[in-house]
Amino acid sequence: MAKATATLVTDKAPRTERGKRTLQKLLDAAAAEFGERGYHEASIHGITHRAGAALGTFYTYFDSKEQVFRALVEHMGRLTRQSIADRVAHAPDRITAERMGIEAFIEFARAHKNLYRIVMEAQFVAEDAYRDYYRIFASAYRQGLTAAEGRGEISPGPAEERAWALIGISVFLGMRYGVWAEDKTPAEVAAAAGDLIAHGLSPRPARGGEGA
Amino acid sequence: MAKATATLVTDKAPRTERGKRTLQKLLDAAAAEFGERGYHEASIHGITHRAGAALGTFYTYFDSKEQVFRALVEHMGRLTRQSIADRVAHAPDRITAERMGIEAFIEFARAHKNLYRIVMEAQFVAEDAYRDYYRIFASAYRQGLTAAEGRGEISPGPAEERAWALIGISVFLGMRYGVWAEDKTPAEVAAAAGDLIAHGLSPRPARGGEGA
DNA sequence: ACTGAACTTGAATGTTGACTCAAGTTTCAG
DNA sequence: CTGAAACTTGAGTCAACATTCAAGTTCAGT
Repeated sequence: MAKATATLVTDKAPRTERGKRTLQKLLDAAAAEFGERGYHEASIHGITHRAGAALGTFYTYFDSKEQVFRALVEHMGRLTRQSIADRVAHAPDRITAERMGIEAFIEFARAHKNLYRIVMEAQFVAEDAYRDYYRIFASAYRQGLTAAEGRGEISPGPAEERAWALIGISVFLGMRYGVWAEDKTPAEVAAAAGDLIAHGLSPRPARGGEGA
Repeated sequence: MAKATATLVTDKAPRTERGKRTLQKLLDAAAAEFGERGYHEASIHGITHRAGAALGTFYTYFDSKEQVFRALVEHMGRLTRQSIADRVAHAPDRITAERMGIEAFIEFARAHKNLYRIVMEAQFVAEDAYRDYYRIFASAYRQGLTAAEGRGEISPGPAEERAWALIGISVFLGMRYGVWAEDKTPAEVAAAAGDLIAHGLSPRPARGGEGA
């Protein structure tokens, strides 16, 4: 819990410089292998090969294939939250924060397609890790919404359902415009979604002149 | 394309009553096996065992494990679309249709957790089938939004991005309140989401009396 | 009844890949 | 320098299936 790469709890932690380097190479290799080939297509041989290590070395640092995978899911969770939080930190208000968050999320998905895929696939490989990932996300979101409601920045409403709905928007836009195709800029997509989140679909009363 | 269960194109179609029954038992068994154990944990033996058939019988009706899986994904696509479309058909306007669609989606997810999971997992087993599933959904959604915009039922805006965002909302609410836990009624969740979709998060001007 | 097509059966085949381990090499504290 | 702990190596073990197939059984039309 204290150390850098974390999640490697007990007896498998490296004790020498060489060991640390090898472990890091294996983690990077695992992220690439899982990201490119998916959990089941990925092989330990593939990981150690990418890392330039022998097959057996893998088991010096990990208990099993599933364990590295879980470690990577948690790692990515931290990374994503951090990345979004940083981008949203200076938002002037919650509505703006929503738009910025979506933009950041799409950009993050583009820049880390591998890790994005790993998280998605966790749903079927390590479901508890997957649920935790989104539960933590939803919990933070809920707090943000509640605080914003207190400040009068958003209309009152159920924070829980809103949080899950908003996460769904980000995830799907991230998938469609981040991972699948880059036919629109993140800013463009975020602007459209931001408007939807701010005002909804209801027709807005015409501004300015025309009375009727 | 014409027959009932479809997707079983050429030479594997059953020719007798007994054959039809066996095929149907295998399809049901496959849906259960894949739904409960996931694609990779599922085994052909598991499927034929559930169906009360011998191992080899599977290959009388299917070419491979992946092929049944794809057949099921497409089957579920049709089922989902149908189910939502039926429910939304009589909606008085688009905004109401959105709320009803979400409610229908959550209920559908609850009633068909297995099939829901199969579609999700398709992302990693048969990605093209998965993308098609959502592309068809998005395409229909886009048309619905454009038509509603023409009728003045919703504010003008980019139908494409809106469609994906709205699908994301349904999918995530379906996952959270349909599959993961049933701690809120579909109607309740749909009401909350419907309000978000209708009016967004922006604070609404106070109604009635207080002037300032 | 009869017969060929349709269907069923389950043992056998072949492959794949996670994980082990005994033998070697490198590191680093003392 | 030294030796024990840390680390590396890769051939070997083992179990788990997907898929095949030859032999048997049932069906449906005549």
